[in-house]
Amino acid sequence: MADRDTMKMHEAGDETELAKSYRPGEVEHGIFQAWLDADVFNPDGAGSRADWAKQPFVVIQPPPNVTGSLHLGHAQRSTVEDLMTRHARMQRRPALFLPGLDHASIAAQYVLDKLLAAKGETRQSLGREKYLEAMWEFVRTTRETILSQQRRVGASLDMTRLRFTMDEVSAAAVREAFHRLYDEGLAYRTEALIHWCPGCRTSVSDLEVIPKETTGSLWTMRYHLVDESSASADGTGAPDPNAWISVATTRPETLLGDTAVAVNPDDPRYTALIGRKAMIPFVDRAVPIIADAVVDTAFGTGAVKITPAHDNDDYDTGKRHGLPMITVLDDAARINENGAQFAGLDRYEARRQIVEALQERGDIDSIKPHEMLIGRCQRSDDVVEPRLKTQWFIRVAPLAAAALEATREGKTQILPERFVKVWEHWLTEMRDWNVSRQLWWGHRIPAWYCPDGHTTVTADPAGPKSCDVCGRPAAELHQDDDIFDTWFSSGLWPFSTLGWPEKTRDFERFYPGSVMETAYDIIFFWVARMMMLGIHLTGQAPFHTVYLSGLIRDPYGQKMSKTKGNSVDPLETIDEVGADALRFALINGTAPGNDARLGAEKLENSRNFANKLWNVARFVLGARPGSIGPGAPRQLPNRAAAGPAERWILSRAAATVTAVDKAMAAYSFGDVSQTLYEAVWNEYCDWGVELAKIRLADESLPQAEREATWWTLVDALDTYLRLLHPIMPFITEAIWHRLPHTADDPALLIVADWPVARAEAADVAAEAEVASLLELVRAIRNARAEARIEPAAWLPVDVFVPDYIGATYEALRPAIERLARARPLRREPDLAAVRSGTEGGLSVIAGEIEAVVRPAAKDDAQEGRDRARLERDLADAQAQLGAARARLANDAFTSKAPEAVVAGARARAAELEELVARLEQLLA
RNA sequence: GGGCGGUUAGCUCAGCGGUUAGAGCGCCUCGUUUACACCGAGGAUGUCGCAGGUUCGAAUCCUGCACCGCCCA
Repeated sequence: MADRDTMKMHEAGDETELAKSYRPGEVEHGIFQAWLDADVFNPDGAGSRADWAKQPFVVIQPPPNVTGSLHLGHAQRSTVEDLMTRHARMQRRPALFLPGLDHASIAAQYVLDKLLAAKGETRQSLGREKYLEAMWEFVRTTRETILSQQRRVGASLDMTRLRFTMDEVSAAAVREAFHRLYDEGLAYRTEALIHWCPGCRTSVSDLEVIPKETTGSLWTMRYHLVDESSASADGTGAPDPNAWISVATTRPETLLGDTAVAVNPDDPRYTALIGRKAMIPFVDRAVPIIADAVVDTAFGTGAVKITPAHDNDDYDTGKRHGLPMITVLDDAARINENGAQFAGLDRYEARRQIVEALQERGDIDSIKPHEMLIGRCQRSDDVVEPRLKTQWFIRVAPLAAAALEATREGKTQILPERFVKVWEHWLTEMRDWNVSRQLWWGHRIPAWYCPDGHTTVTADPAGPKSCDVCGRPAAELHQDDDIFDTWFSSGLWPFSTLGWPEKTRDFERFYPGSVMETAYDIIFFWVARMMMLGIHLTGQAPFHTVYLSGLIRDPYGQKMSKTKGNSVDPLETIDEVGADALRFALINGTAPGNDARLGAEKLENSRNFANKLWNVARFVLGARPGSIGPGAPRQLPNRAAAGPAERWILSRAAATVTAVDKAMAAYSFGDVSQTLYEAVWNEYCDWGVELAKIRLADESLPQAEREATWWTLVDALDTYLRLLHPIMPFITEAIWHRLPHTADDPALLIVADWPVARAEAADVAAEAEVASLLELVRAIRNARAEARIEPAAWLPVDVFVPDYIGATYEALRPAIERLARARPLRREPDLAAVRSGTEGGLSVIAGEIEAVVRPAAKDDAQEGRDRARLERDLADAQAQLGAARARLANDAFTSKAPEAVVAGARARAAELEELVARLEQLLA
């Protein structure tokens, strides 16, 4: 365990004298180093205080892209994940926050290709081997960037368990998973229509195709009918120059691959043509005119060309009608050898020339602008082409069904709940998952093919020894050139990181994990795949909770992006306001799944809160009574010597513990931060410390009482620091380190015990009595301010306090005197005397307590303002009384509402009646 | 086209069946009392998008509508 002195070495300045304002830059690094030195991030580490009898808490971090850099979204997610982990760690649960990096095939290649292009190289010019070497080199530098950024935000990641999706451990999991899926028939290879990005030269998944609104053209062109009289036996024949069918298309170049024209069977315009043949221009192919109900009679001419190899709908139509599928585009989206004279042309050049040629023939009826959705590659923004390819697919239906069952049975809960609907819809509709990618950076598919076309799949890293089917030796087999979709290895992440398929100790202890936290925009990419593969391969859902965070937006609600230039760099922000303020700003005022705006204001507010905390600690530490030695071990406040103020402080702290626990349990982290903000600032600082100050400075008090007051401040501060630690780890650690400790306390707050609300600390009576006296202070201040009395002036105050609050009043008397600037402050035992002596004074009513403030000379202006205040109070009270009476006059209310509510309304009405009467009397 | 979310103080957002709807920022008035001006005291500001409904009681639940945003097709 770290010695307390470890940290001092890293801190600037004298350790007893705190800087006047919190300077995060001076403490953060040293504190993080102290945590590392103490080895507390690793649940098995030397500094761990984990109780292994407790349920471990495991968060496997969704690995950031290795070639990227940390943005605010990462910072926000790291903060949420880290705060949950820190909370669990303080509860002495074995807490594991496992870091990782994702190789992100397509994104990484995209970045590297750009770098290579600057040097005049391409991936093809380098070749696979050299290219991968370059990638490993590149990744070695970028991964360090990401990892150091994680440290800056204070993420308590266990770096001893750091994983990379391209590690051998992960590779073994990929091979094993695929092998099993193949054996079970859930992985299969077939030729099917896939999304092809000509820029990236690979297939991409359904989700990586982004539909974008585009204004294109709708061409209506003529396909001449085959002249039946000239038709030969095989159905071919010459086109009839006088008979044609007009079809509308947004992609004229695909006509080269047309194998039918389709019309709606119920469309009377075309009934006669069904079964006849049309001639495809240029390629001179006679194709059937078929009837299919999917044809929309309202679109274009009601007749559509069918290109099964290059269109999703046409593919289905082609399957239904057994049409040939002719591929006319190559990998670069140029027309291939099936494109007659257009072979070799780029798709758009081919489109231009085809349209031109058709116009020359007089076969273009019209060209109209057309609004449509065009699918573009998420990565390169190229227009994606549907294309036939032989690829590996995962049969998702059974996997998706199991994932659905897990959420329906509550084995895994999704938060916030509203995403369940999206989740279910998506899993229900999911198509088989194309996992082949024509890329190099990734896990190569462990499938080998022999010259006879047999397939051998193995998990052996050395590959197969021979063909599974015909026994040909390995030398004659060829491994599939493709790699897996990155999300295939990501889907294994919750368990591959723990060593699966080996039955490792970590896997046994930490699987399934606890919470998967991620932004809602990648629920499908991540969560669905992890759930499907996790349940199938391990038999257990990989986590019990899916926590979906909202997105961080700029102050105007725009998504942050580097290209827009509105992104906030988390590291710059940390330099400016500190990691704790950033973390607090990212948590406060947010709700799960809701987007949040982050701007300078919010950051400033959070920074101010950190400074407030720092300063109150500075005060508490500096206010230690001389009778307590500087190194004195921590004592619990002596209850016998504690007054009502102390009881109030401790009771409020206990209430805060309860409230924070409740919010934590509900994953309402925004409530956690808000609760603590208010407790620390509005209760502890504004009142608790102010009350304590008076007692600490009061030499007439017995030493034991002053000590009790100080220990009370320490006790509550200690509680608040513990509660705040998960959200603001650095500053709380820095302060806590300077507080007195008990012998049981560890050296570092990060492993200190989470507070338990002490039942004996809750003191309802003290809370209520102190609260009513604080209300008196507030009311006196208000009356003075409203009358525009100089704030510094001490004014005589006569106060009536009911007997039952008397003892508390006497105890707080010096504090009330000072806080209300009331001198002399006289307690008048007779209420009537206070009421009758209001002449020339300001009347103050605080519940059952009444007081008269006596300004030296109350002039007419003051008199007027004071009346105005009382009149406003009266109007308020009357309005409320009216509402309360109306409510009680309603029989339905008194008979149907719960008794407690009715009783409360009665009590309230009575109170208001008295208040109104009193105010009326004062104004009379 | 289907789904989801939002619409609450000038701004950004909490609240999601029970007294008088809250916070931060901003605004107004005051103030440097030895933790903090990254501060303190006090104040003003709301037909809780619109229209119906359920209920003793609705910002909160239901229905419809409008506008904004997102997701899916």
